[in-house]
Amino acid sequence: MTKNEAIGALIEEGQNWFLPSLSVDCVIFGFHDGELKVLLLKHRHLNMWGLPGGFVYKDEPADVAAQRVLQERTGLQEIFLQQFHTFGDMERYDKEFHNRDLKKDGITVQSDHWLLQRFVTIGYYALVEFSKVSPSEDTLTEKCLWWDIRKVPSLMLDHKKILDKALQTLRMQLNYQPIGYNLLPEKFTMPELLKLYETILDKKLDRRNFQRKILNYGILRRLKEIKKGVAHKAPYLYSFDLNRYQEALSVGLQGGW
Amino acid sequence: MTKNEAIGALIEEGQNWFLPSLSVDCVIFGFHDGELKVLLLKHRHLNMWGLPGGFVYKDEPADVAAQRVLQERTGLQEIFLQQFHTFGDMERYDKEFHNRDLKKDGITVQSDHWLLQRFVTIGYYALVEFSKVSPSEDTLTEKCLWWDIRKVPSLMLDHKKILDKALQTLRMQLNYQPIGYNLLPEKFTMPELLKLYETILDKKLDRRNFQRKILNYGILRRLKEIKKGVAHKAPYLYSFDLNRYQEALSVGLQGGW
DNA sequence: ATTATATTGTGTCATGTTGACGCAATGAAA
DNA sequence: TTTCATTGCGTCAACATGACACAATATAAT
Repeated sequence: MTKNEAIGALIEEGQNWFLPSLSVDCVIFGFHDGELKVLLLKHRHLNMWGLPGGFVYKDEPADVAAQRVLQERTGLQEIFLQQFHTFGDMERYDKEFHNRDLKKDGITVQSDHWLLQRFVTIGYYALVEFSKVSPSEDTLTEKCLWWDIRKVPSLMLDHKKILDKALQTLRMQLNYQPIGYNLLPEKFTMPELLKLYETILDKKLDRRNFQRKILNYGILRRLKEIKKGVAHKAPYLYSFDLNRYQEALSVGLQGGW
Repeated sequence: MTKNEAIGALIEEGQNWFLPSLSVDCVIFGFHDGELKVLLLKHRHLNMWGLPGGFVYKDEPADVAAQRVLQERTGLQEIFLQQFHTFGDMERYDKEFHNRDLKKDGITVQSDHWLLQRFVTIGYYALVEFSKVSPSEDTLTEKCLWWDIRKVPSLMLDHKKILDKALQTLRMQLNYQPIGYNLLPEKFTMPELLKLYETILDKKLDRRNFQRKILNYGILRRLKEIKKGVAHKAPYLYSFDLNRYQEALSVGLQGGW
């Protein structure tokens, strides 16, 4: 399917397939080289960067739509996606936004076409292991790349606002939920976990106090192995105790009341 | 406007006014007699209890729609509503749900009518001062009443699930956000605040430790006055220090990382 | 009027958590 | 063999938390 065929099908049939006025957008965080990354797409027809997003089929749960959209656009499967906010302001409505680019492609649609209407979007975010991702493009996507969170380009519509809100939510959750599974390799070292926290929070932490606190959560298992081939003293390897990790997810880490 | 006229107008014109497939629902918590209450409506045309909810005008921000819906249905104004979750599962779609009751009223609509379509709803919640609310009905609402949170009746569609999620969110927020403003009178006593926390959490707390902890947050001002006309030793009156309260809202109460 | 009782204000003490930092062990690099 | 960045483990003071004692106060009971 060529680009214009794909767009044509969407334009012709979209209103029959999808719920009108509603979309989903995914903020996918990854961690690499001590930097927090976010996965962005460059849309062929818009020629702009944006979050992986799409529409919800008329008989499809919204959560499933988010999963599917992500899989379609990035090849990522079975990611734990978490809904974090729904964006329903008027500022995210730019009637000429799609129209400009459709016209460039010589496509004309009526002014009341569903694609040109106002959309409310449900935001999802996920943390994934960088190494397991092989960003892939499709007919509608020109590029799919990891961007350093500090260097994201200008994004379409209000996607920067969505990204910021996701990051803010992630930092909040760090205070009462365990983080790291799905984001780090199966086996990892304490300095790596520390670096992850420091990167997300954009803040330096005392490594000794960090280790004490995180070990007290009881969600880590120290392995007998030791990381090899590294300079200086070799650190222990750890892995998450999934049972305790899951429990901590539901109960929370801090005591509270 | 009679009941049927009101419904008629909604059925005729709704699709021109509102965003399709999208609604908002409000969970309004109140506190009275040491019990946590929730505000429920009994819909005239459905003859069932449910959360105050409604639709979003095509040129209206979703947050504003929630405010408006609440004001229209309950008379409540300027409530701090907080979005907490968007419900987009298929289980909340019951095509015959509205149709059954429309038929009872002798109203027939086409099977592809917008009211019969699947809806995704954005959930909002608020905490309000019980005494300031005068629940009021309108043409579409037969009753508007406070219900004890433990005794809510059977609710329409998935409104029970929405209510539960709101309560769960509220309990979570208790751990890292100040609560009580808008929910208690201007001046209140420490035992009253304690009771509020105990009621929300459905759990007994040690009054002395509670007082120490909550005072350390620095969001309360002890007044010189003392509650009068009560049995036993008269307690001090407190009020929230709004500046510090607002700051705590944004920064959070617990240190975290 | 005196006493009993429920409730509130304040404080103590043991325990647990946090922030700041010291120091020896390790292993690649000089 | 020495150097040195890094890791593992530990110390200590400050602060927070859970459990509980006791005196002060205002109504209710006698």
